[in-house]
Amino acid sequence: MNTARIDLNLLVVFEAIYTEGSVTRASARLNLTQPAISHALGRLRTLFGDPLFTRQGHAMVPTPMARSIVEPIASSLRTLDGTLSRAFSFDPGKAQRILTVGLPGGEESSFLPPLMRRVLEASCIDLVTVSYDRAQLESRLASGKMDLALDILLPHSTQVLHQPLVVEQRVVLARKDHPTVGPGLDLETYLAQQHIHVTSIRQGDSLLDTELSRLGMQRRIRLRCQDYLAACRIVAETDLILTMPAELAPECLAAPYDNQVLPPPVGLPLPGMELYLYWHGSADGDPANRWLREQLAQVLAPMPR
DNA sequence: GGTCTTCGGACTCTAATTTG
DNA sequence: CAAATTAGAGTCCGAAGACC
Repeated sequence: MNTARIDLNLLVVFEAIYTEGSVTRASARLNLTQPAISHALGRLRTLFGDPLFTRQGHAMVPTPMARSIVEPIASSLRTLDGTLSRAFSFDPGKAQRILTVGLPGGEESSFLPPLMRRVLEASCIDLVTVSYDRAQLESRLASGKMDLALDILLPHSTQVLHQPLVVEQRVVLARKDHPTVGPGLDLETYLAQQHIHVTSIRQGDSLLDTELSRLGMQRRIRLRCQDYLAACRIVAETDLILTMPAELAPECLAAPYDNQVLPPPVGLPLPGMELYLYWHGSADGDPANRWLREQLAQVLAPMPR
């Protein structure tokens, strides 16, 4: 028997006739006409090579064959019903899913701890964070290689949906006894320093450097690295300085590094670093994806920017 | 390879007929 | 007489062929 050719609705009809003991009552229960059920019964009889039900007065009495198959069929229908119910009513506490969040740079340490606390408390979802090339944002979301992405405003088609989350403020880190950098840091002194740039991307300017270049200025980047904590330690032990989002990796701003945390110099062209959450339109209705979007929005919303 | 049209099979319906 | 079955018509959908 080729199960791919079987109309599974026939099994629903079979179970309804068996339960109701009547073609007419089965039709009422399934919201179909009585002849439609009768025809379905005819196809069931052909399929099983057995009458399945014989009419005895006003009742349809199951044959031994029908009695032998009703329980496994009813059980299978209950299993299918349960599977579909779980698919349509997402319960984060029970759903076994792995969701992948794309991050362009070393941005994990700011929001990942509070996000993970929420995920662990309320769900069975496993998280994976990955870095990615911004040119591949759309293709990776479309292919399902990433479920969500967190990034600055990027060009994208209408297939990709986005939601603004937060606007980042910047601070400048320098070691406490730095020879030239201190309170009242001006733009000229800032540009004269040697800098660390934290990014997961091997090439390409940051938004700040792009903006500086547009205004005919530039800064000397001596180190590109991927980790804010490592950069923070290097700041503490060298004369390099670091410009970073204020609440990204808050441990960078605290002891034991004891670095100076300074406001950016007046005149430094800091483009609005508004962070956006991206996801593909095909995942918009996915309850697990929606749930994680809500958690991310709630985690990032209270951050003082 | 993609789109459009045609054809045939399967399904459901109403109405009529048959059965117990 | 109530319920099941049959007959015929309409509709839907997938397969196949034509066309670009």
